[in-house]
Amino acid sequence: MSKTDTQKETAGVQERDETIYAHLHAAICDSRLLPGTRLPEDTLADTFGASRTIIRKVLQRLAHEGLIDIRPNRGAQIAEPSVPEARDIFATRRILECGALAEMSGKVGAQDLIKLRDLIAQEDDAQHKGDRAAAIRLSGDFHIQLVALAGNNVLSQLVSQLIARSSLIIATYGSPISVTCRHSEHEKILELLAANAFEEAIAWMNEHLTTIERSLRWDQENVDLQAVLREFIDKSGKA
Amino acid sequence: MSKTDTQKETAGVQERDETIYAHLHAAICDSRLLPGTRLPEDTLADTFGASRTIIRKVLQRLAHEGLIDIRPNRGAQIAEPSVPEARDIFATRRILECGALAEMSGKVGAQDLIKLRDLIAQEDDAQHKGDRAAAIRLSGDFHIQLVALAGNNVLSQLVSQLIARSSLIIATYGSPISVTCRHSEHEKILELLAANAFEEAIAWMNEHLTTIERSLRWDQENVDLQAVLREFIDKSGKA
DNA sequence: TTCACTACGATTGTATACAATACAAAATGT
DNA sequence: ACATTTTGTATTGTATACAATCGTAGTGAA
Repeated sequence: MSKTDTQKETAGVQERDETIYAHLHAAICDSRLLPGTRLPEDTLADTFGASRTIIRKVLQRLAHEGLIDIRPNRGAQIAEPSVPEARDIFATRRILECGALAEMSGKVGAQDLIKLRDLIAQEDDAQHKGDRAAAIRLSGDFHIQLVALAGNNVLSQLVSQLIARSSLIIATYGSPISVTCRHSEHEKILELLAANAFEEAIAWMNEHLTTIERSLRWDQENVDLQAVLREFIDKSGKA
Repeated sequence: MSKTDTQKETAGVQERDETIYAHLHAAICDSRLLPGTRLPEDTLADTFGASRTIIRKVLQRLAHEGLIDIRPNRGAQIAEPSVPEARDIFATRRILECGALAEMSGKVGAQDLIKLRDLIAQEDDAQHKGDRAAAIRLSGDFHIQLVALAGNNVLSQLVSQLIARSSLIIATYGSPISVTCRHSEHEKILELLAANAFEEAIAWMNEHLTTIERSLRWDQENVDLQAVLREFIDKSGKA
């Protein structure tokens, strides 16, 4: 994050990478690019008016963050998290986000609470307007901003990446309705935080993340079947 | 080294990146490349007999893992973790490694314990032989293998990266003697794990990581002064 | 001497050309 | 008609050439 800022300040030319990265990242997190979508370098280069060199750098970065898969000589595509991987990501989120809450004692100011309440309001608004993509994004933002209160940049960075991957999981395994966090749960956590009830906030956060995980439908045969079908279609040939 | 040639034949040329990455990664973790060391692309390209394109890819990856810093138009150098960053890394390690222990219930087999005991023995051996680099590496390996028992790949990956960065912290702020984990503490944790005493193991792990952190000398003026001076020079140079 | 400025050398940033590979379709033989 | 080989096309992998930039040494004047 600090790197981004310094690059922005000093070198203006370098900004091209960052812009392309931001666009792709946003498109992935908003589920405008769905898991499995192929990302040919030439296409991206033409689209963004850059050379493959730049595109390649951006793709490597996305790959390292687990948002896309790059297979040798076969190019990049939006990552399709496996079920075990998805479970691991949520388990790690539970550990990190609860750990963050545990270190927030005495660090939460009134200003912070206002900002978080605003985010919840926006999320609520998006939900009412039926803007699913915005709701998911704002829900993620809430988690990110919440963790940021711990004042640990390393931790914040990791959580941000896991949340981005979570949106891929939701896109893959989420049922079309109500896969996003219930804003009421966010409100509850925030309320407990405001009351300095950290132990209870942690318990709620744990429950909250478990709720999200359980709302996904990886028990159904459907998903696995689809994945298998996709592979079959790729092999047998489809224009 | 001989591996490079044989691998080139079998599994495609792609392995070359991996080899170069592995070499640099190992050199950094073993403190053969100290923080602040510059890494000119041409030099690396000549050294490894590859083109700058390959080197660049490897450097980007190392940068993303926080092991090196790449400043626009100024090249790469081994990262010099700041004091706050170092604290954040250890705090995050505490959260993750303790979280890993908490999820190990029922997953630890006899085989696993044997492997860990072996690692401790090796570490002990290296310590007695005065091989500081090996001791640090084996100590890290112990933590990595321990966390791996949780069976969470995402978590293992994150911890591995943080441990690599920890070796940079030790190289920067560690006193020349006894900065590595006391093997006795590793033994204690392993013992508690074998006895299924997870709560106590977690407490010991917490204490253990705190001990390491406290054994560093970021109280001394020396280190901070250097960092401040470097920052000042950078700023006045840019503006 | 000190400061400002210019010019140079070294290094990184980017685009592009070419080689290697994978995938798919056509062609060949049975 | 089927299986196997061959050929073609699209895409990625790598090297290299050239442009942009930084740091510094060197020049000259106050």
